[in-house]
Amino acid sequence: MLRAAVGLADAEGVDAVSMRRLAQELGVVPMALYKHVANKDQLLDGMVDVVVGEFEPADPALDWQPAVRARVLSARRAVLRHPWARQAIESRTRRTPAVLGYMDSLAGTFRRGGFSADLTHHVMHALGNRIWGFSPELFDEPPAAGAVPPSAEEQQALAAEFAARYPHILEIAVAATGGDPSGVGAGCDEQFEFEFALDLLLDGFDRLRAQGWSSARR
Amino acid sequence: MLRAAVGLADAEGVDAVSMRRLAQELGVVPMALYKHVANKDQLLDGMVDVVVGEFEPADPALDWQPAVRARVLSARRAVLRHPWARQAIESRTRRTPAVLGYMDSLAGTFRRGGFSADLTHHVMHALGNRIWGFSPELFDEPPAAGAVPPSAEEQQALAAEFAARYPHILEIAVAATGGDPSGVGAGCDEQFEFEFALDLLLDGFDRLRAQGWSSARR
DNA sequence: AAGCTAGGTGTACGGCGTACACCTGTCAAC
DNA sequence: GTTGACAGGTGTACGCCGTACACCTAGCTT
Repeated sequence: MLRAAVGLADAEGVDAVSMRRLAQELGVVPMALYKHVANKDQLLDGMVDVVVGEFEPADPALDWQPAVRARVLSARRAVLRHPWARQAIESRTRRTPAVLGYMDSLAGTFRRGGFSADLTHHVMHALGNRIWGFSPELFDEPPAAGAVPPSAEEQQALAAEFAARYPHILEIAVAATGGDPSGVGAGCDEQFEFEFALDLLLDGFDRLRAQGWSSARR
Repeated sequence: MLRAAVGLADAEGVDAVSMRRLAQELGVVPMALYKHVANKDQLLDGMVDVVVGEFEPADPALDWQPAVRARVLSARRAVLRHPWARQAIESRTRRTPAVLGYMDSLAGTFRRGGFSADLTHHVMHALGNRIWGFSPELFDEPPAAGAVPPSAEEQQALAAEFAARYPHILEIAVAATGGDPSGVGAGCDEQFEFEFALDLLLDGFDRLRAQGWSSARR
């Protein structure tokens, strides 16, 4: 049943996963599903567990920094395989055993790396959703700005207004393409952004760890 | 209408904001609302705009770091006033003028602070949802773990099992209360976590800026 | 006076989650 | 070998949701 739900979400998005639709997919009447899950929330929980179950286990041979990095990037790969997972994870509020297990193991990596329990707590908060391998897509598509792609002057006027009103966003969008204004619509390299922020955080963590940071002494 | 919607969401949560319910609140028939918004998504967009409109404007006298910090913490205050805003912002995909304006102004602060367009782009990604004043609530409530609060041995057994299975989470939860195991259920100081991560990032940004970081030279 | 338009109305459709009562096949205990 | 528990599938129904579509009305412009 979970397998069917995950497959359906992979194929048609998480919105397509309704009790009725899933039941149909399984050749069964909707209410039959309720013999296996208490409600739809629990179904979503189960689906998230499937994804979390795909995270690769920790490699104990690695130092904490590469270990966390590898773990998080593995999570990212799993979440990218299931595009709906981002939304599903964000909407979940209950922590299932699989989720707790993953968080515990990640916390353990920090602890073994010499982080105090205190600092471990804060750095995991600082990582936030990045421990699930995703970060918010703030400007996924700065609506095709300077591009003037297909047609009329109207489009150009719109672009000009955008440029006048949001000059910095335009600048940024252009920078994201390496200076080629015609490629602005393409969006930016999410993987690069992700690793950039991740490494920035990990470096900051290391600095705090090295100086024996503690919330009490702040 | 937006005012009514925001009020309703403040009072009863964003889930209570349905077209029917909102119409009822306004003493009007549901379909009447569609003369003012194209669909419910646009209503949500408008509600987010109201919140973003409450962000305090930038103080041009400040240096970039305190300026960004103040701006983001102001956003946080607004979002905390409207607890539904977090979820609403996360679910939005269209960028309204108010949202674009805020992002543009924030980007401008970085630019004026000496950040390249390139670096500005990346640091804004790194901030992620924190520019809206919130971060994910990863473990909002590590289910009352070591506490053994009200009653039976069963509870104690559960707690013991939790401790055995998720030792690091327990450790973290205890650390969050400053070492008092009886307060574990209380959750942690979100405001502190937020500022911790924010400052960590801002410091990292400053370091990159100072060393003239560029994605090309990476 | 004529006509446009902004905005409110009423009905209806298809979808959703799920409560509740019911049926059926399997299998253990007697 | 019969009985009874139980896991799991069925059917009907309720109340909610977003919204398409046709209609009405008051007020303003010309």
